[in-house]
Amino acid sequence: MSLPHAILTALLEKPSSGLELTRRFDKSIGYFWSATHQQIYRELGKLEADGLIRALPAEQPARGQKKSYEVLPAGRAELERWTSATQDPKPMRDTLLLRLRAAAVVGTAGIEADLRRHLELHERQLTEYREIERRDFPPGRDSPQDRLHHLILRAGIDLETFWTRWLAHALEEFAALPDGRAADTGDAGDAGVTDGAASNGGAGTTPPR
Amino acid sequence: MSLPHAILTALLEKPSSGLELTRRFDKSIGYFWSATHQQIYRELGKLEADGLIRALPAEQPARGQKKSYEVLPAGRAELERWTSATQDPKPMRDTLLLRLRAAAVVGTAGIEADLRRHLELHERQLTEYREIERRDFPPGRDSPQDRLHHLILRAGIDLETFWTRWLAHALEEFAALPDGRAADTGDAGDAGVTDGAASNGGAGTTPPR
DNA sequence: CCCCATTGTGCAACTAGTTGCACAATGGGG
DNA sequence: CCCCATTGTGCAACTAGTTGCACAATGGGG
Repeated sequence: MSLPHAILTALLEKPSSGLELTRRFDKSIGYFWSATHQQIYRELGKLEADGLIRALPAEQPARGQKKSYEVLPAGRAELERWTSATQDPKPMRDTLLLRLRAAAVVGTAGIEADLRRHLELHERQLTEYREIERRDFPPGRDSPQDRLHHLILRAGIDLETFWTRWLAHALEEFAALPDGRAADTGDAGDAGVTDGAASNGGAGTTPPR
Repeated sequence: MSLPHAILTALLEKPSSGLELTRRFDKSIGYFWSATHQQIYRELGKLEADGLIRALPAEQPARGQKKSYEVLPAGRAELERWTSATQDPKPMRDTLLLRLRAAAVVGTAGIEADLRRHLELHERQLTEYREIERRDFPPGRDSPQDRLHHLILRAGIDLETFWTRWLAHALEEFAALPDGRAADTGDAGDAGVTDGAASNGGAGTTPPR
């Protein structure tokens, strides 16, 4: 859906080979649009076939390529079109929140460790973003590009800040819970299977019909 | 990947038919795990075939069903397993941030209107969440389920708060930009914004034929 | 009473993303 | 100098999610 446009952007910023793109995706654009090298190679092929990019002329004969690509005018036009077109936000999908919801009915045993792990991952990411900010956006730099790139980085920083705070809060909440077991899973055989309904009683984000 | 588990959770909370699930996904679980009715029906079929859920015995003969499903012990066990298993966070993919990055190289003309629209959508969502919070979580409710559900809702509220703030800030930034055009300011010596992006100073912008 | 808009269930084809390889070129260590 | 670990490019099969229908049942308005 958007991978071709991510690639066009990256190539406009700097013509690159598949591998270079892969590296740059790992470092930068990939922070908000991840892609594997296989996806990138496949997409480069399509973009070339569609006449949006072309291989830079190089003098190696064939195999073991290191082919570099650059964007053609048609590619830039397509990127411009796509960037300014109205697009609806994709509906959200978050596994962790879903698991928490499941834990509310099935018990919180076991999930806490993973919450803690996620907290650490987000802290690490946050640190990395802050490092980038310190390095690439010292006060004073404020060309339009700088401002936009900084704005994007700020989104990353703020999102990671949100997650670290929220996860920390969640863990506190867990500590205050009766014990490892959040749900009253009054495991009464087949009755237990449907107990969530009874104990729901208007609680949660599921309003009673 | 997680849709079956979302369905198991929903069915544990309350046995339902495909349509009821669809409705509930629109209102509640779908806030963080959206699914279409087609996905839900397909998945219900699989879950039943796998013996994780079963159709509640009902007395209609066949067609025009309104079949309701409930979770079997095997389904509950699977949900428990999944909930407590370690899982890596999915790499992020955000179109809006990607488009902004594209705008930094291709020009910001046209994107501002959509930013404004997104701001409105997020404000609306935020209002909705706050409404739910007011309605379903009055002070005093604090069974373990309530606390967990509230925690999840809080994540939604805080995320929407982040987006509305960030988008508002982005729009301010845009207002301060030279004009509709962020790119083409020809600052060729601009090294290493996050990945050396701006250093090409327009190379590839107008490729030689 | 019958028509047709609405509600509910579902299949099929497609698109996007992931996983698991395959294999060529390169280059430093034995 | 040659072997094999590493780097770089790529195909194929699979999984998850989306889009576009199809069609049965229901129920209120003419």
